[in-house]
Amino acid sequence: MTQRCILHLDGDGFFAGCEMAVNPKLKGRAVVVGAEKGIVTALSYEAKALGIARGMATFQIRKDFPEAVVLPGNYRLYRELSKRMNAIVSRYAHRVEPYSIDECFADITGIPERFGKTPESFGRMVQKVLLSELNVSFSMGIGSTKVRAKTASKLEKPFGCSVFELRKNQNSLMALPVGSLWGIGKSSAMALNALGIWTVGDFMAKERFFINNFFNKQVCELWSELKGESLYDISAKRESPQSVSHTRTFTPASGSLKTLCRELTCHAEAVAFRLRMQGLAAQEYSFFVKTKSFEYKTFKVSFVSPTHDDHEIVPEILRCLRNAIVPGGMYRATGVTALGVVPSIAVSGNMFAREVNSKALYGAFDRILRRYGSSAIMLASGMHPQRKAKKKFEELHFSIPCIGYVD
DNA sequence: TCTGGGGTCCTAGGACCC
DNA sequence: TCTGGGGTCCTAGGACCC
Repeated sequence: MTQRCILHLDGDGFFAGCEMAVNPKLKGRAVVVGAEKGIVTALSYEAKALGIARGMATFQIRKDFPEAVVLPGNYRLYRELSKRMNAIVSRYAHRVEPYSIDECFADITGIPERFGKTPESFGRMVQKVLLSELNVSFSMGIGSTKVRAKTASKLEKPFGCSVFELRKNQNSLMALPVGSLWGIGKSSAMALNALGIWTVGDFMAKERFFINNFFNKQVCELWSELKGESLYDISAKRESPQSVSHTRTFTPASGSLKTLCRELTCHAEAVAFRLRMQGLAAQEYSFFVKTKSFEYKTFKVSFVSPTHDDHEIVPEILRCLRNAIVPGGMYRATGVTALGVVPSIAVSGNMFAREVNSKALYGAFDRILRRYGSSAIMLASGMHPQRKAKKKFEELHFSIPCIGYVD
């Protein structure tokens, strides 16, 4: 069997790169994305050079780095450029696997040869096509397995192109910390370090039986792939997600049941909306409240059939919450997750009013949300008390299925 | 750094059955 | 009365990713 040739592509500060691609005035400037969340989610290399890092508060950036451009995320743009990236790579590959919004794997076995190129010069060519057509810079790694390709793509950034198997790259590859490998997190890194394995070189030097003896499946497979034994296929991305969630942290922490109800209602609506938009539904929903000390309390509610109907989901969640929450606790975040997501063909519409055609209702509902934004219309229980007549709030909470509060 | 948000997959251990 | 052992299935939570 011929050796496979896998390419891994990784955007260089992708979100910031996309912003620069559509707004040339930003080129060369310190661009930071994340204004809508209040923390830095992506940044240009110029911003990195200033000492800005992911996770920093954007108000702090504005204060400390007045030269930086702080932008809200434009995810529609990023998704569009991501799609185009995959389409371009598809021209030069047998198969492309989108991995995340700014990454993909591609099987290019035998293709560089057809172009009369080495894998490295072929990679450089694809990279230049991406840059000229999208105006966005990518780094890439090439290797005989996915893990090798993904490891190599980290070697040189931005606009790097590294081949795992090339002799010139061996020293720097072997010196990488073992914790930087794909799939090795804090916990596995500690376990590896405890056995004297600190670098990729240390890891690869171990015998198979040693790794198999001490580590779980994931680490064993990682080791095999690094050694050149190909286990992971290039696969098309799953068409629908397994789960859909919506979560949010609020400051300051709160012990108010009202706040928890409001937050969870909002999350359930957001999840239901996204499910409807994708033609999906779920039979089980989990939700959590996160305490001030970062402990999660999770709960689950089930329905007789898959649903994406706020009016079914919200009351169940709130009922479960009321039974479970002990007074006196302080909470900092909540979230709702739809589990075991399935296509919604079979969803039966049991809306609050049986005579209402739920499909038509939700169609109208979702058009308003799309056009005017997520706060244009909402369940009464999701409203901030200050935004409505306070006196009826408690009664409205569960008993009356109040749809239709339009700003 | 007092720690965001949206996902996937694995695994230990309990429930249940023979 | 207190004694096995082994199998499957399910689930909560952990670990990891971008």
